[in-house]
Amino acid sequence: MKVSREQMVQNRTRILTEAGRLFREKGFDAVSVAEVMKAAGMTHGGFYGHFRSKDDLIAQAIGSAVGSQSATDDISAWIDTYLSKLHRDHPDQGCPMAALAGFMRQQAPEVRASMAQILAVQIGTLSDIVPGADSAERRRAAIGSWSAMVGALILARSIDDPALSDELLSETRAWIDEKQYSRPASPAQRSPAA
Amino acid sequence: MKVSREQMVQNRTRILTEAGRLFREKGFDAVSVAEVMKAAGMTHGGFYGHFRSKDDLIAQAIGSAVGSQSATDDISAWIDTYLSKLHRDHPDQGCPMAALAGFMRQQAPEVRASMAQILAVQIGTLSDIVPGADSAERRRAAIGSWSAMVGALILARSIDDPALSDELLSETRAWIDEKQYSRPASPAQRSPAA
DNA sequence: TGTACATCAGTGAACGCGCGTTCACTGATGTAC
DNA sequence: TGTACATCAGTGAACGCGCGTTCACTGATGTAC
Repeated sequence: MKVSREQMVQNRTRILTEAGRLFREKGFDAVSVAEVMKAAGMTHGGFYGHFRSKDDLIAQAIGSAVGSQSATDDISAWIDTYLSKLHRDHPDQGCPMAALAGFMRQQAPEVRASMAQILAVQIGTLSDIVPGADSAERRRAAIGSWSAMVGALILARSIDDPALSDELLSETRAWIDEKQYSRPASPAQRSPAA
Repeated sequence: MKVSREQMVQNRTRILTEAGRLFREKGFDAVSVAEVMKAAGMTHGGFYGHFRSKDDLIAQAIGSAVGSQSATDDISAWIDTYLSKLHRDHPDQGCPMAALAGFMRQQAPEVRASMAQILAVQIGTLSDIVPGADSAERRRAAIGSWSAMVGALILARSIDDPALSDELLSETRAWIDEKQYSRPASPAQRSPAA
């Protein structure tokens, strides 16, 4: 049955929110259109009134998920949050790039182009808050730090060994801190296994 | 029809080789059992004479692919190779961890445990050849460098922007080099866009 | 403001398709003599 | 060494299943008067 225009906008938003959550949790292939619609409180048939295809949903859900990430200008605190166990254990609410970069190679060109733009913005933002003598050095530090953060989070999520996973997060955080920001790692950040 | 025992061993090896190649190229879900068997020169029905299930194939193919990677003790040259455009553009023959880490979260426990062991070995090996004052510092450098390398390669492969992708590789390489090995980056390693 | 009705967002059955897996069959292998 | 035949690796049709997508239908919305 027909719903109000306001309700339809809310429904569309809920589809995007749930899709962003489920895609980050399971990947694109492992989430069906019907599963997304059920999570949004509807049946699967109405999906194509909102989106042209599943690929269309993927492209829009990534943009929506990126937009929902909070920003900060305290880079040290932000890195701590990014490389936290909480972030590792809740990919469905976390960084879309870390959760989805591994699935990008098989995606449609529009999706890959969207990811490139998001990454470019992310590196640009990081370049502005990272320390460094000149813009080239800051950009290099932004790219290197970001690669290490994304890599550590992806690796920490990919294994079944809690001690090694914790160590990846804490040691990468300490490594970036001491190399990049000349802040010595506190004892609490050293892994017991190291 | 029956084949010789020698031929059967070769067939099994060819299935593992082609599975490792196809999985790294496309991911686990996008490669069917029939596709692997066809690449190995057989039909799909014979698959279950070699493996208990597709999950069993995945676990064994990862181990096989890791085993086929070449080792080195020249860490600087190895990082250059790892973060090269050649490696980025040929994931099907490259590092299984960079190609497959993003797919691990949905895999069976046996597969995730196998990946944890592979990662532990990789970090241990890196710790032995990385410079550093003591073993804790070397292990930290190994974890940080490895996270940055895997992260940069995954991000470089995930986007549709050749200039940004090249920059990710060259700047991460330069960042690791200058931070970790106190080797100033050569002008050729600086991206024109930086 | 109240009423009649055209619109259209959402429903749920149905579609073709490719997947992982099974199984009766085939015919070369390799062993017993 | 030569022959008869049991073994079994590989074949290809078939299975149930879930997928993305379509479509005739429903009934609340919102507009024309």
